[in-house]
Amino acid sequence: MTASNRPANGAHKAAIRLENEVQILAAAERVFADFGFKGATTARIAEVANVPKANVHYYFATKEALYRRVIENVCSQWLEAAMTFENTTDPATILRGYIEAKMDLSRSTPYGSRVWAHEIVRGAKFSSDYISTTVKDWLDGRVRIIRRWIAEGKMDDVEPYSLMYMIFATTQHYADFSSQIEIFNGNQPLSDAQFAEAKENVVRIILRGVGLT
Amino acid sequence: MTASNRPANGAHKAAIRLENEVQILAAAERVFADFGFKGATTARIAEVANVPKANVHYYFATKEALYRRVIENVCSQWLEAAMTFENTTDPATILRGYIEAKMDLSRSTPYGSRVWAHEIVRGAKFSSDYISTTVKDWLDGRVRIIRRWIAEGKMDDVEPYSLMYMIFATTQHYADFSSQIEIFNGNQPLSDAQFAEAKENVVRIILRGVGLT
DNA sequence: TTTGAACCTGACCAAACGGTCAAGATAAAT
DNA sequence: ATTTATCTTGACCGTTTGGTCAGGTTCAAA
Repeated sequence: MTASNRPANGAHKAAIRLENEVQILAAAERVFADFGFKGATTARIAEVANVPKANVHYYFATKEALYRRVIENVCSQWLEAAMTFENTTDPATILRGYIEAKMDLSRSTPYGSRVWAHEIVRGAKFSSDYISTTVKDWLDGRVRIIRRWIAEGKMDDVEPYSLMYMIFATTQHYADFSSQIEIFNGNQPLSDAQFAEAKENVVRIILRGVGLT
Repeated sequence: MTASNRPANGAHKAAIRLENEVQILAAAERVFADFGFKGATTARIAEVANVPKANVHYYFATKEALYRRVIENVCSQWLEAAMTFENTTDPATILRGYIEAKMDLSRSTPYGSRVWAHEIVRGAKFSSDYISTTVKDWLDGRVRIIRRWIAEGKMDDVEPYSLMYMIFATTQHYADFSSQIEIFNGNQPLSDAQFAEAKENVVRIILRGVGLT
C-alpha cells in the first residue's frame, strides 16, 4: 500500500483487487435487484460473481456494506444524468434532455434502479442519510430553477416537486416495472422502436402538460 | 358467551375464521410491504396480527399462499378504482376520476401498493399468471377506449399504453416512494393540503399533456 | 349429554443463512 | 533465498426461518 514511483510496483495485486471488487459489485447489483436486501444471499452473489463465498466476505466485510456500495453507485449515476440542468438553453430543451437521459438509464442499466426501488419501498432504512443530504440538496436546486422559469412566465405554474416526482416515477417505471410491462406487451420486452416511442410520448405529455410546447 | 345469544347455524365458528383471516391478512400486508416477500417472517406477521405463529399456518398453509392472497386483494382493489372508465361522460372527467381514485388509494392504503411494488420489481414471480390474464384484459379494454377517444378527435394522439403507465407510475409513487417524499419534505409526511395540491397537479399536468384541457 | 369437527398453541425440527477461521497459495519486498 | 503481506478457499458454526405436530380447548349438531 505504499505510494511508489516504480510503475510495476504492486500493480498486479492492485489489479486483482480491483477486478474482484468490480465483479462482485456487478453481481451484487443483479442479485439485490432480483431479490431485495433480505432475499439476496451472499452465496448467490458469489455464484454470479464466480468467486467462492468466503472471497465475497474478504472484499466486503458484511452483506450490508456491499449493499451500501451498490446503492451509492446507483445514485451517483443518476445525479450525473441531471447535468443537463446546468445548460443555459430554454426550459423545454433542458427538461427534454433530463427526461431522455433518465429514460435511457432505465433502459441501459435497469438493475441499479430496481435496487433503489427495493430500498425506498422498504422505507429507505440504509439510505435516508444520503437522501436527506446529497439528494435533497440536488433536488432543491432543480426546484429553484423551475420556480424561476415559472416566475419568468416560461411555463405553467405547477408545483415543481410534483413535476419532479412525476419524472422520477415515470422514467424509473420502465426499469422497475419492466416485468409487468413485458407481460402487457405480450411477454416480449419492449423493442428498441417501442421504447423510443414510449420515450417520445413521455417527453411530449410532460412538456405539453406544463405548457412548454 | 352462552349458546342462547350465539348466532345459530355455526355462524360463530365462521365469524371466528373470518375475523382471524382478516386480521392476519392485514398484518401480512403491512409486514410484506415493509420487508418484501423474503424479508417478511411469519413470526413477525403473527406478532402484528396478535396470534401465535402456529395459528397463522393454521389459516394459511404456507407463507407463499398468504402472500398470494395479499397480492390479489391489492389488485382487485385497483381494478375497482377503475370503474370510472365505465361512465359515459367526457374523457377529461373519466381520466380525472381515475387518477384521483388512484391517488386516494395511494394515500389511504399505501401498504398494498408497496407489496405490489416489491413483487413486480422482483420480477412478478408469483403474479405473472394473474397479470397476463385478468390485469391485461382490463388494461387492453381501457386502451381500446382511449384509442376511440383519439379516433374521435377528443384528445391528442398519444400511445395509450405510455399514458396508462404514466398514470400507474405517478399515482403509485406517492405510496411506494413515500419514505423518499417524506425526506424531501423535511422529514414530514405530506399534509392533507400538500397531498391535495399534489393530486391536483398530477391531474392537471396529465390532462393538459394529452390535450384534454 | 355425548360426539365429532373446528380451532388453538407451545414445543420442536430440518434447512438455509451470514459470517468465521485456519491453512494454504501467490506475489512483493528485503 | 527468505520474509512478509495479501489473496484464496473448504469446512465449519450459531442463529433464524418456514413449517410440523401432538395434545388441548371450544363449539354446535344430534
